[in-house]
Amino acid sequence: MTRRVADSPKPLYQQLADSLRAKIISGELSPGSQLPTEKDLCEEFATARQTVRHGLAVLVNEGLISPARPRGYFVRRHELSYVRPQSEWRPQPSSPEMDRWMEEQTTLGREPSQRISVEIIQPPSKVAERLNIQPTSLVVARRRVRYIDSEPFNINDTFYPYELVKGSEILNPADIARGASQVLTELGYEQVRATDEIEARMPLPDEVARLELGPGNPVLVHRLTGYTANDEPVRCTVNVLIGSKHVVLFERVKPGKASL
Amino acid sequence: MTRRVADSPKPLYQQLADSLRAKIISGELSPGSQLPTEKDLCEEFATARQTVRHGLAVLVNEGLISPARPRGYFVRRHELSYVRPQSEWRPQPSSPEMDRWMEEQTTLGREPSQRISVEIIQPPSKVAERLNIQPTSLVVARRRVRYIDSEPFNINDTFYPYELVKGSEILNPADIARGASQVLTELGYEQVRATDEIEARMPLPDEVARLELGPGNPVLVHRLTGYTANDEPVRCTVNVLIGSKHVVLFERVKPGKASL
DNA sequence: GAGTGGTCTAGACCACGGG
DNA sequence: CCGTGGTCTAGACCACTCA
Repeated sequence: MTRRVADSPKPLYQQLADSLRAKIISGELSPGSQLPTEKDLCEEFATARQTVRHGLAVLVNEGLISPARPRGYFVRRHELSYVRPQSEWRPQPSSPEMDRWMEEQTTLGREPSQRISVEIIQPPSKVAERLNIQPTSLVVARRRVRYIDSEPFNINDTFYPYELVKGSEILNPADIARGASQVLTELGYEQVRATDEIEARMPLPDEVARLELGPGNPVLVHRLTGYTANDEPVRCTVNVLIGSKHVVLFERVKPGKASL
Repeated sequence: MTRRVADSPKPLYQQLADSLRAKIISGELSPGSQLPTEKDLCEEFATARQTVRHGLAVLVNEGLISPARPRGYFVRRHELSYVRPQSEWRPQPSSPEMDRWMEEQTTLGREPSQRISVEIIQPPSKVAERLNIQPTSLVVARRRVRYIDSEPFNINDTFYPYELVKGSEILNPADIARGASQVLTELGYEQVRATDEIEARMPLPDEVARLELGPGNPVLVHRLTGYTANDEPVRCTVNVLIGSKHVVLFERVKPGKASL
């Protein structure tokens, strides 16, 4: 009946979102706690259910709350893990069965697991650019989804030019105990330099499915390209991380000050 | 009247979102092109306007489209810039009036500008942790919002322990011609090492305002902490980048292979 | 069964920008 | 002015889970 926002500076659904958001940020509504039900909010704001839902949807898409049907809405928890890309050039794992990442996670008391598959395909255009090859030539794609405590953690796809690695262990869809870098070195393509590109975006539908993401969950895309001493690209890794679960960490030393 | 999704595997609004998303990803609807109006979609999918709006809202929050009232919905364009954090340790700008970032942008043919303000405050908790100081002690916050061609580009806030920089040029809310690093060195706190932390999340309300963001726009947060040779933290920079406009770039060389 | 959120309708009025 | 999307209502039925 009434309403008409005319005299009010902001739409009602935004006022509702602002009000709840403020309580979340201030900590009045702490992570894991339950919000009032839609019905309660209808009464509190004297409005229709759709309007309340609109306001709640704003917060869902901001990643602040998430609905757990049919129990209600809850303030989201954000537990961050650190990822250290330079681990590429750190010591090899002690157990040959386990790759570097899995060992690291086990050390932290978590239960890591992964699923690996290998395909020979034409590369995605961005990968072709970085490997400096034609999009019609072939690459070996080693794809894995990594899990921690049975929850999807990241997607890690590495692409190698097929000509470089054909016939090698890289084609085998299992852990490479001594590390893929070692295999590349043995093939005569030692990786001595790498570039890292990092961007943030909303996930594509296939990423939503593979990482079991809901709304309000951006992904962090970390693209790593490795080069030989001749500046020849030998691999390109595309790492899709769940934004709310990862921080990527780098360490840098001022040139000429390497010896701390 | 009819409806009832019972016989259909997915809700109608999702079918609509899926259908349009597929056209966008395949390129049938190219960046910048206009989508059918809500009314058209109501007819095409034989449904009510709210349902169509629900489906469109999904795509808006995925960052794929954006409404330009009252002209209609358009497929979003994504133009990426690169940011190179190690520029910290690269040559100083040729013009003393211009800082490194502005020079870089000018070289690229863009029109950079920035607004700088300086405050003396108690640090945010994450900054206090990284500077290894009490949250109640004071820091100097140099805040800037950078613009390119009058559009907000990023937020760049640097925090220095007040005790370290009091009385210095750092307190002056203007460009520091020779660079803040140089000033720190002159004060006896040469930064020789840095850690970079990068994460992706949805923006907070103040970031939405300062960067003029709409829905479906995650931000990339780049937190840089600089240390002296004694491992004493001397500054912490928090860089908030618009996800859809930035790629962060690093370069790494295998230890012992530094001389390419 | 009761209560939660999820989907959907068929209307309504508003604000805004371009012809 | 007209057409666009933006806000809002007052209903309805569904699916799911927990007591």
